[in-house]
Amino acid sequence: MARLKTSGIQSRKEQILDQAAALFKTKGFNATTMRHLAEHLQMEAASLYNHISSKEELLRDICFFVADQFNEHLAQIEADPFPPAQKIENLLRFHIHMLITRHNEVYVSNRDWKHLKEPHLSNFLQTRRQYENRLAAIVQQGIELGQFRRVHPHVATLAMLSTVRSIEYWQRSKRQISSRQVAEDLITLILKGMEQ
Amino acid sequence: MARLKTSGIQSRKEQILDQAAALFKTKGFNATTMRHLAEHLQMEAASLYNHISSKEELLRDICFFVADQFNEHLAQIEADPFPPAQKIENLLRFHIHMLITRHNEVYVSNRDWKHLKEPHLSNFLQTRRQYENRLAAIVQQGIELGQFRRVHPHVATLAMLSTVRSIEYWQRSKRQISSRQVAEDLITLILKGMEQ
DNA sequence: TTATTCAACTAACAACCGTTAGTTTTGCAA
DNA sequence: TTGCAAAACTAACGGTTGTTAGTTGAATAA
Repeated sequence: MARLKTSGIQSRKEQILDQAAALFKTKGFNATTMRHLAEHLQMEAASLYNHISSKEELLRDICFFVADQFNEHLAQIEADPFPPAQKIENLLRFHIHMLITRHNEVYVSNRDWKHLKEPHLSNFLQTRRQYENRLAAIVQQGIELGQFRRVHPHVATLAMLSTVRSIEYWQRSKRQISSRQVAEDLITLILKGMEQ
Repeated sequence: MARLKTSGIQSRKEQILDQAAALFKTKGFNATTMRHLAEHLQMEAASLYNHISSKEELLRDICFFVADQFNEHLAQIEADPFPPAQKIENLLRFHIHMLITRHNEVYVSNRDWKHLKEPHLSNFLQTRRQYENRLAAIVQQGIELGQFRRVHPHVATLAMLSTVRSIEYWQRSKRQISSRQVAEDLITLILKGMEQ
């Protein structure tokens, strides 16, 4: 399973994946046609199949690339000896970093995962559920230590993830404010909301 | 333009709109076919066109029904003499109420508005931008009165709207917690994050 | 040189799409 | 009972979809 590289020379498949992510984001998975994708790569639709096996494979690669990135980073955070609040902040910063640097992929992964086919769909959902549970466990820890407000850990978890996603809507609006400032404001709002 | 009713006997068109909202939500606008929609209503696809003029009209009715509801309620809040924090809380409660009682419509409106055709697309976007600006003005007021933290009003606005949307993800899970408790926790997290 | 692989091409298929035209059924008002 | 309009039906059209088959030229390895 090819991975999306961030640097170096791109293989043809990586170019296709990049362009697919961009088109899926702006038009949606179903509304993006193989002919349209091919046109953007200056080739014929049929030629795409020399590099990929199906349209869904493109979506699958995008979704699981994003999922893998988040999972790897969470594992690293869990291994750290920091207090819950610092773990959460670290994680939020990584989410924001991903939303900015791999904007297309994260956006598509968040919205179009429904179009994955089995067994990949169940796989994806299970992975995400696990991710949310592990995050909620950190929140729970913070509550037990008296550092976080007494709210339902899963509510707080989904609320945090939802909040950082507001960057998606921000990207499209006028840039009179730096993405760094947006990030700092978001983290402030979330952490102050959490802290006891 | 027919409105979506919440009570009483439904006209055939209202039944169609309800079913369309449900299917759009679970499968997405493009992935929902007229034949599939008709099947759920126990009729033929062509028969739908005795009640509607196009597939897009269904999406349009859903999106603008939601937009109108929010706009009407915001106008009412603006006319009230309450302090900003109370206005915000009132508004959050209405968003949550809509997300619970008109779940399908709000979900579809949030995700599938991109598939509206001109001039309705521009119309929808302008309406939403205005809504966000009016909400940001209330936040700005709270900051100037020293009641809210000094963050960018638009960041705070989009963050709040994003946070209440986490209810969408909540609905699909099978956790044993009342929607009322979820609502209270969300409002706490948001307001405590905002308050100075 | 020759053989092989890679990646592009053209052409087309079978399925499905939203929608239209024309017809038949149904239920109510007269 | 008759007349009429609403709302269902059947059949089909033109277009688009993802994908396959078979071919061709260029690059690479022997």
